[in-house]
Amino acid sequence: MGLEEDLKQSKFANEHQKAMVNILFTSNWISNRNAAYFKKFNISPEQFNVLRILRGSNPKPMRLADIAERMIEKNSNCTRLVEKLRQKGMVDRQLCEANRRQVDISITSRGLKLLAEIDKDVDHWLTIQKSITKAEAEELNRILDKLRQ
Amino acid sequence: MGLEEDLKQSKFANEHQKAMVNILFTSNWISNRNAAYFKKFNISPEQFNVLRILRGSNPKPMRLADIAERMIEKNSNCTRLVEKLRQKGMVDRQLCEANRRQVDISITSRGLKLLAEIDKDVDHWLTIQKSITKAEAEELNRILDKLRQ
DNA sequence: GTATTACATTTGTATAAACAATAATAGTAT
DNA sequence: ATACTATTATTGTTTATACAAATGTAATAC
Repeated sequence: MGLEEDLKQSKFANEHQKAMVNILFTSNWISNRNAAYFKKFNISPEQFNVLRILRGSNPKPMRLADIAERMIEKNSNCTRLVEKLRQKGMVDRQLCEANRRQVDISITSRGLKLLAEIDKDVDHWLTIQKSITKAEAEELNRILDKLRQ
Repeated sequence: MGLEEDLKQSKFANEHQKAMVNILFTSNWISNRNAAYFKKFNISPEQFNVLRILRGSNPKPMRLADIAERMIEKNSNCTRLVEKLRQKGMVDRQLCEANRRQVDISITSRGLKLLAEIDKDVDHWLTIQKSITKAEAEELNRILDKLRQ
């Protein structure tokens, strides 16, 4: 189903405007699906993203600011998001003694276990892989990167 | 600047996962730019979107449900968003006598004037048009539509 | 050493999103 | 007519976003 049907709209001013709306709409579409999927693990999509970021650095901990600049939603409040993950036992907070302004965050074994469980559940991730080819994904990445120049 | 630099990340599991993150990140990037741009007009991006939807139907009014299914963010609360626009004098609410469950919403002359002003301000819209070609916009639209199949 | 500036994180707050529940009206079956 | 169901919109509530302000620490200038 094309964007015109999804938004019950027949016309766009031009391809560029349509592309902009299409990116926003598709992003919302993905977000909603992800949120529904992650609900059973009791985490939000961006919380999942932060866990993946921390796993990438593991066992080296990360500062809040380093996490924040890797997050998809740059405006979201890293302190509070990480605190939510800590309350769930997914991450560990440790005041950095070398520089007492910063806090070291690292993923716990429980957090790693959750990620492993989600990684195994390929059905969810397959949805996008089945719909577009690798070449199309590459082309998509190229155009999106170019758009933000 | 590519996604890896934007997110300070060196590797993605595969092109499909990168594409998913790229869509979400680019959508946020656009949203933030739009929000900053529309701030001087004292409206939000989705409020602007609804005004455009109402202009498309003008002079025929629209029901709330019809507006809602054309909105980009399907979860957002149409009643409250339209009420915000009404408070700003951009739209008109009229109880439908033929079916007293529904409410007819139409854009006011003030709303049309605002849209005309924004339309004239091409500098903002040119940003995306300068970065990618028409052919790339078409390809982007094709791939995104295919992805949501 | 004190003041100033920069840095890293936390806290506060207004607004919006997500989702469920309610209310009001209209249509349908018996 | 009455009960039942569907439709349309509103309201309520919890959580998250956006952004500004404040806190605490470190580095630098004088």
